[in-house]
Amino acid sequence: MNPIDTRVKSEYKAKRLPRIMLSDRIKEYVVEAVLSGELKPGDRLVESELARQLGVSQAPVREALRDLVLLGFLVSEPYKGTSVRSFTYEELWETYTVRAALESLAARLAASQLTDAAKEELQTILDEMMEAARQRDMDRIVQLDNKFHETIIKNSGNRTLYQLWKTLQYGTWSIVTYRKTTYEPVYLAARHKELLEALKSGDPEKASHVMQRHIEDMGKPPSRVELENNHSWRMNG
Amino acid sequence: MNPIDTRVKSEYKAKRLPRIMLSDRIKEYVVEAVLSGELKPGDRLVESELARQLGVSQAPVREALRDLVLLGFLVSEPYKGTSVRSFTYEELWETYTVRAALESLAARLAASQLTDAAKEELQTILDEMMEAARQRDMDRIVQLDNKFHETIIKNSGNRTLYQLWKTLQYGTWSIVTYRKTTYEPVYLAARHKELLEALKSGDPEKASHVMQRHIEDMGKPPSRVELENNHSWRMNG
DNA sequence: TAAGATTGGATTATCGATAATCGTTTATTG
DNA sequence: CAATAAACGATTATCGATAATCCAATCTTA
Repeated sequence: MNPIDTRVKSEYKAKRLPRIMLSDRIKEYVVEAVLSGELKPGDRLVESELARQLGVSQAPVREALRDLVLLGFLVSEPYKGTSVRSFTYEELWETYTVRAALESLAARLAASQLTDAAKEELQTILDEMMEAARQRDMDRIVQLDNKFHETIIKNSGNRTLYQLWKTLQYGTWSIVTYRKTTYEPVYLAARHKELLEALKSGDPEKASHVMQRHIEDMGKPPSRVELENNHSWRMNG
Repeated sequence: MNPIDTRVKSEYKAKRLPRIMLSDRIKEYVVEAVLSGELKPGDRLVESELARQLGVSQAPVREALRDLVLLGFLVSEPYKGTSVRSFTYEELWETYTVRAALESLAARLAASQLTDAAKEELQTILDEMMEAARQRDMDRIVQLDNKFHETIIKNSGNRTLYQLWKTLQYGTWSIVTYRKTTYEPVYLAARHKELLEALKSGDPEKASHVMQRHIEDMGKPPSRVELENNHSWRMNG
């Protein structure tokens, strides 16, 4: 909403770090707008309009949008325009299937090399999740859930895997809302406890298997009707 | 090398299809230059220079380079520049690990729903591969190998999986050369035959398992020395 | 002389303006 | 009146030019 403050160096005269490009900040802005619900699936993103709103030129806006298209966050057609991606029911399910494969691989790799520090980190996240569950703070739970999984992937030691996983996450922001309305918070937390124990056991196959089941269960769709009610379904079909 | 011919509409006055953007053509050009060896890992790609060579402005060149960076084909640093990505030994191995996970999932999915047409297509590719092996045409083998795997992924029916797999392929062009020098052509073809039979059996678990082993075996690195000789190793470290 | 400041050339990031294309609306014509 | 063609407004794709940043070389200065 607010124009981006383009003054960067005036504060310190080259703060030595802030090679922050406008396009990156614009990306963040757009992502935030989508995640907050300000922009809905199918909503159009006009380059010149965005540029005007943010007080920048068309170029960095265009770059930001292109990046987000590549990440599966937006969709675009040549000479026509860019809009917020909307997911079909099938695409959501597909994503869960792929995530299950990637994360069970991550669990397999992580199980045999999990440091004490990592175990502790996961335990902390889990504890916080339990607490959030008691307070029925769904936003917090979803956030912690994501952090939990990300921590596991990172501890797989496979950076290519992490990279790929992240792009997949970008492409599935809508699942957040989706899952939020679906599961009991305490149940969610309990499932993660099971997962952590499998990891701690150090048995790669066990960890892999539990993770596989974990993701697929979480992805099991409620009735199509419920999904449709929570989302702008195929608005840009 | 040659300037891109920007005349598009003069030929037919809007040929109804060719919404071909310059940036796409530039992408192809750069990819081709890298695959052909004209550009080597670590080589710098200067926007204005490329623009001049191709007879276009900086904007579409910049977009092309950004896209290829997102695809893992190039690397860039803000305000510094873009260059051809070079892979560490570890990154190559990581890629194989992830590919194994993705493709074994694809095999699992494809096994239970493989159409007769698909079986035939795979068989045809395999036959051609056998023939190419007899003629020791390594370029052709690598090409067919890729086609074989791509066909399987497509027949998994999971478009998200296919999408993700493709970006991974982009990021691993160097493996082509790498593998080419590594395996016996006839052996390669034989391994694919085994794979196809597992798929034809219709047993998802078997197909998945054979695929997993297939990829990991193919990825088993020869001595580090050999790899270093075939590539510009960490030229841009 | 060596550490730090400064300058200059090269390149990227951003800008403002123009050309190309799209979708729709309006005109044409049989 | 229906179907096609022409014109328009909106938006994207591309351009040429400028500002910001990097890097290396030169210049201080203690």
